[in-house]
Amino acid sequence: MPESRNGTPAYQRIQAAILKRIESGQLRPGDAVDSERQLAKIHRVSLMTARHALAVLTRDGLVDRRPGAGTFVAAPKIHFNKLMSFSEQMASRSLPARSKVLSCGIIDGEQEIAARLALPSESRLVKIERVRQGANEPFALETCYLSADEFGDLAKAPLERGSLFSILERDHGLSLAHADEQIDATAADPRTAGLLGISRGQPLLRIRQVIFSTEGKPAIYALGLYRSERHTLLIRRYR
Amino acid sequence: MPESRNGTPAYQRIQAAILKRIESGQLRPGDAVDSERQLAKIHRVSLMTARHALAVLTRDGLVDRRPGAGTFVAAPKIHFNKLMSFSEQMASRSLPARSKVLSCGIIDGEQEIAARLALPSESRLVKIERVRQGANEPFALETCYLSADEFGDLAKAPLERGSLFSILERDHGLSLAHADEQIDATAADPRTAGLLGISRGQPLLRIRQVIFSTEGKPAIYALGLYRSERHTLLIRRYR
DNA sequence: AAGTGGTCTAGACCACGGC
DNA sequence: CCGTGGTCTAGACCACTTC
Repeated sequence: MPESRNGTPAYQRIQAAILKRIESGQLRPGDAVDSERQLAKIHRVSLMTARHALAVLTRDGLVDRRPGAGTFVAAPKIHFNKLMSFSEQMASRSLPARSKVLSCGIIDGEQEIAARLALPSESRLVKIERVRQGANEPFALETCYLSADEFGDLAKAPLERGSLFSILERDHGLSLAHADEQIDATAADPRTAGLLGISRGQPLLRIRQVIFSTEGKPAIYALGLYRSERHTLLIRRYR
Repeated sequence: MPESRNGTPAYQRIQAAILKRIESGQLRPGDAVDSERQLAKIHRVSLMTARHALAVLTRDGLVDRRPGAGTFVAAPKIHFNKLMSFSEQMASRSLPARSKVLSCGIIDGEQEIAARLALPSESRLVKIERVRQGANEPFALETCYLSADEFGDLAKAPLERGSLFSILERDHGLSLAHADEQIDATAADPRTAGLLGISRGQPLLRIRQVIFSTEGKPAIYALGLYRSERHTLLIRRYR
């Protein structure tokens, strides 16, 4: 009888149970998680199923498995390659986050950006331009574009507080899957330099990202310019 | 009788068999791969084992699975978040790659770098400094550091041809697992500008990476400075 | 010696895709 | 309708770690 009670697969219920114990602080890094056999008994499930649950947590780096020893809560987790909103990034470093909205409205004629969002080239777009501040110093200029047909009401949303991500996920039922990013370095133009409080010509980290929904559709195009002395990107690559 | 013939797990042998057919061009993107049941029969293995083999290929993005339909060779693969040597990167874009070795020798007193490699601070290090060229134009300056105790003979290796990765993997039995990278932007100092043929102050993409072996030990520290007009980094982040 | 993760078997039922 | 992937069972043996 797979997927017994509700519609959720057993292995996902087991993962959720473990995650809850980790997030609540009941299980701390280094602590032993229930073994495969214990989980199998507790959740009345076969070994392979308990194993599957742990396999996913292992891949996501939440848990370390040591053959012969056991399964343990992984170290305090640096979130590599994790798609996070600005607010989430700052929160994860327990820094205060603020944004100033420079402009927010509907534009058209941006063919190249429409193309990146897989939209017809004459599509109307929502454009949001914000200065990101951390510790009361501006450190990034971020410009987002979304389809105006789908997200037109964003133009009147309370963007000052509440992150764009949370508005999209809560109010539009949008669930984000991944982002493909293009990263390079560029020199600050006069306007950007002014907004960020640096001198023109200073090197900036430029990040262009296309954020995809779980259905595989491009949902957001974002262009970020980061003061390089204030921000470094952390990435993990695998062989 | 697990791991029947040789010491390789069955699921890895199955993966290898499929990979071979993909890499040889016998299976092209979009083509159907053997189904779980076919694989089980062919390799005389249970369904769960065949399934496990495909699960790993799916996670690595080599293959797409469509419930009810089948398993198919994935699209021409952009290698996101893949740890590749310079030579491999160029090869994957079918561009000619060349390097010029500026210096190659043993140094000491580099405490900060020794620390990044988890070595005692007075450790001797191999230092290799190279200019990377693509299409006959210099586009990156790369400096690598390794433990001199372990890799001292690199100082006399034929680095002009053959990538550092392949030498390490073939001659030193080193197997690389992942790299953690720190990325930011910086301005070209006079020496770097000269070597890369740009004017000083130009923005450069700076990538510092610590490359880990499969045993989890830091093996290489590399500092790369990339001409930003010639190079953009591609990254995928997941929610 | 007892417990653990890693691998594996030989089946099973379900929901869904394509014909 | 048949074949597919997704989930699951109730066991098994091995190599390893911990005590």
